[in-house]
Amino acid sequence: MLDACRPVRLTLSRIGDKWSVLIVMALCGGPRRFNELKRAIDGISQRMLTLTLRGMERDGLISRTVHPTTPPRVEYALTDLGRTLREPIEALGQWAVENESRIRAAQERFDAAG
Amino acid sequence: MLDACRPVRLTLSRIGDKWSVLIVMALCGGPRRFNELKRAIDGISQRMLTLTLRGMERDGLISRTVHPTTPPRVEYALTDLGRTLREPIEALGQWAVENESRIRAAQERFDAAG
DNA sequence: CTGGATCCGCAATGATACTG
DNA sequence: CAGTATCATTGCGGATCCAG
Repeated sequence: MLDACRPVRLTLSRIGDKWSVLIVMALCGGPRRFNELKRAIDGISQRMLTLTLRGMERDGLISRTVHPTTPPRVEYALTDLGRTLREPIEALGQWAVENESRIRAAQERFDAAG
Repeated sequence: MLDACRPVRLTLSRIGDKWSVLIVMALCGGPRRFNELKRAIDGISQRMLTLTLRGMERDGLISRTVHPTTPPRVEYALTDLGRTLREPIEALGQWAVENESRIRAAQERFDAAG
């Protein structure tokens, strides 16, 4: 079990950032263009979208295909590897949904205790 | 599925930091004292251990019990809620182990392509 | 032993302007 | 449209000193 320490840390350093998971979610429905992603992911800056997409492309999680038209059309999509990430991510999401209220309750108790 | 966006982000902001997962791992075997944790988790500073433990205690993931002896003895342990986190974390760990080589290969391909 | 308090550096993120 | 480049800002994390 402690064998999982290092890989978990590596994975978290990949998808634990502020935007990667949201990008995975946004791409679940199929390929999306750059500005489609920008609009879909509320609050992300152009810069961070570019950087995060690059990193995920480097890790083989997403693919980037350029259609040489004018104006340029660039589509991002989950790779097979990227799609497999959905499962553990959704496990985490399910945990979060199931325990959201308990966490909030714990926080309020803690804050009240001072 | 997109319902999971917000909770996943919240969860990641909790356990996506540099040390939380390692603390969960370290506490899997039972309660640990402050300095036991410090020794078990290589590279963590006193400050970050304190801060991370506080945050996790606030979220109800771990408990902190003080034995009023001299010298003081403080034990940290996973709560029931904290133990349930192990499952999705291990799912992530398993994904990481299974796909580590594919990720490295993708990175090398990407870097080679320049 | 178990922290709290303080200072500091660096990396991550954001805002803005510019380009093919 | 899809970026790149630059600057400003913020917060995380480390180092150090101090205390019950």
